[in-house]
Amino acid sequence: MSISSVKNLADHQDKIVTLKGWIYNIRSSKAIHFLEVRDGSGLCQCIVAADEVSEGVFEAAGSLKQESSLEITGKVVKDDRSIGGYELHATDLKVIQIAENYPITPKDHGVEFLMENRHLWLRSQRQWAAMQVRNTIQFAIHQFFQKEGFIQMDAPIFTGNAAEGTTTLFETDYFDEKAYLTQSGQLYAEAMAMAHGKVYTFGPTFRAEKSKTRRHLTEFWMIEPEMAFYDLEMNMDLAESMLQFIVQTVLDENESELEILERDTTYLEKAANEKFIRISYSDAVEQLKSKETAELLDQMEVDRKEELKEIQKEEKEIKKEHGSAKKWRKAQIDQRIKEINARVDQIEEDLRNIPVWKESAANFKWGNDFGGSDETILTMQYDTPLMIHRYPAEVKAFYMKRDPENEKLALALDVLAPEGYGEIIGGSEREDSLDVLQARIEEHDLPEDLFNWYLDLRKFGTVPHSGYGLGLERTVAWICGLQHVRETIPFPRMLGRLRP
RNA sequence: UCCUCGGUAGCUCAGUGGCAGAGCAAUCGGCUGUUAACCGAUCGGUCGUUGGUUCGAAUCCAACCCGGGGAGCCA
Repeated sequence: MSISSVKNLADHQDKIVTLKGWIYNIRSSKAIHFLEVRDGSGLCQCIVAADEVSEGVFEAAGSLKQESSLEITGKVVKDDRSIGGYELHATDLKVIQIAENYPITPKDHGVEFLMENRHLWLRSQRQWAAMQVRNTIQFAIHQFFQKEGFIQMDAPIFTGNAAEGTTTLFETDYFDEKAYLTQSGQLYAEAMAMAHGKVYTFGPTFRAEKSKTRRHLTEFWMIEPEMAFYDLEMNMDLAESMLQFIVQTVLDENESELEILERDTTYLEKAANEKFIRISYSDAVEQLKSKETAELLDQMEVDRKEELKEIQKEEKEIKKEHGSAKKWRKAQIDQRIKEINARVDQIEEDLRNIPVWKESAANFKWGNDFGGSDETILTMQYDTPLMIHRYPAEVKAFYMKRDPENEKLALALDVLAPEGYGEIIGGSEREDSLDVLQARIEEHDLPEDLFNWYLDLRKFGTVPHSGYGLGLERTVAWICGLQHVRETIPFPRMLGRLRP
């Protein structure tokens, strides 16, 4: 007999093993209990049959409730009826604790309730799978950069200046001096790149913006590589091969987790294997204003209206059926009506939005930054991540190098994930000339004395260099196919959410 | 800050001016292979808060509180 984990059950077929874990769900008949046991590595159905265990053990099994903790011993049996293909035929069972009534039942719950119970919600299958994938992504990022000869550096979290851009930062008291929580480690990474050549940060980032969307957190994790002697093209190549490595690693290592998440991997396969689309900002603007885009949106509107009609018709029909339906069918109908209502809400929002999107795209002015809808429209037209480069300098940060072929452009780069997941990478080639950088700092009304150390990097052996920032949570959301970044981090910090 | 949708049992929801409802969970009973098991019973309510209209308010009106989605900003 040995202690085993659910993940390794296949290696112990027909052997007696002991699992330690928690009850995920339990179903009972008179002489047989089905225990779904989770042990942190996976889920396993355990069979406790009255004629195979002592009376005491059988009764103990019947007393178990959701999330009760236990040790269970039995024979590993291959059975296709069970989740994972293996089940445990119990011979013995030790209850560690009978859990109190567990709030997260096997039925549906609302977001607010689940967020209030985030500390427990993390035990649920989908949340468990998302955290497993997050871990794979984190480790893959380290593997990628380490094999490419980068060293990891840690940038400070307290910073003395609120400068750089327009974003609102969290202010704290630093021994009677104002300090801000970092919004980026980039400037520090540039300094380290001049010492080590290729570096990357992997740390928390804070933004005090009052953004209430599925893409925003106030505290999130960002990976920022910074490389000496890299131009914009090399920067884009690096971003592409990094993302492909991450996606391929998840596809290789998290097949079962992606299945739990019901993730369609078609686009992930494409992202891992096909070259990313690269277009310039100016071409993207042309595309937004094109006839094709207008037609695409018109078609989308027609499709949504058609779908709305169909599901409303379905709702009418099943509501008619409801009166005379049997109990189980009634439950089925109620469930379907709930789904239809949610979809109707979504379609109605789309129908409100599409005309706005259409107008915003058609009347887009060269020089503006893309809004969320513009990004969505652009990514809708491709299957792989989309790299947009050379943005108008005016909408980008002061440290970005201008395009030598067009002063109005910054050598910037954004990567938009497919399927509407939006911007996951923002980066650029950095301005490496002391004079130009000083002028930019003045233009942006930034306090030069705070940037003296940064300007030193351009005085002592300045070189062309580039880098970017990858948003971890948005990447996890995209790869897992999650609707909201709050499910990509164990304890999300967002507007109105500080606990648990 | 603005736009928009919502708040009814522990949970998910129905109820649009006239007795407060269903499913799940919990408790008890039944059922030998269940997959969100099933069947029967029991338990369960400050209808977000305050004020107003009305013979009568979960339902209508106003203000406020809380939450979802979006805009701006961005990873």
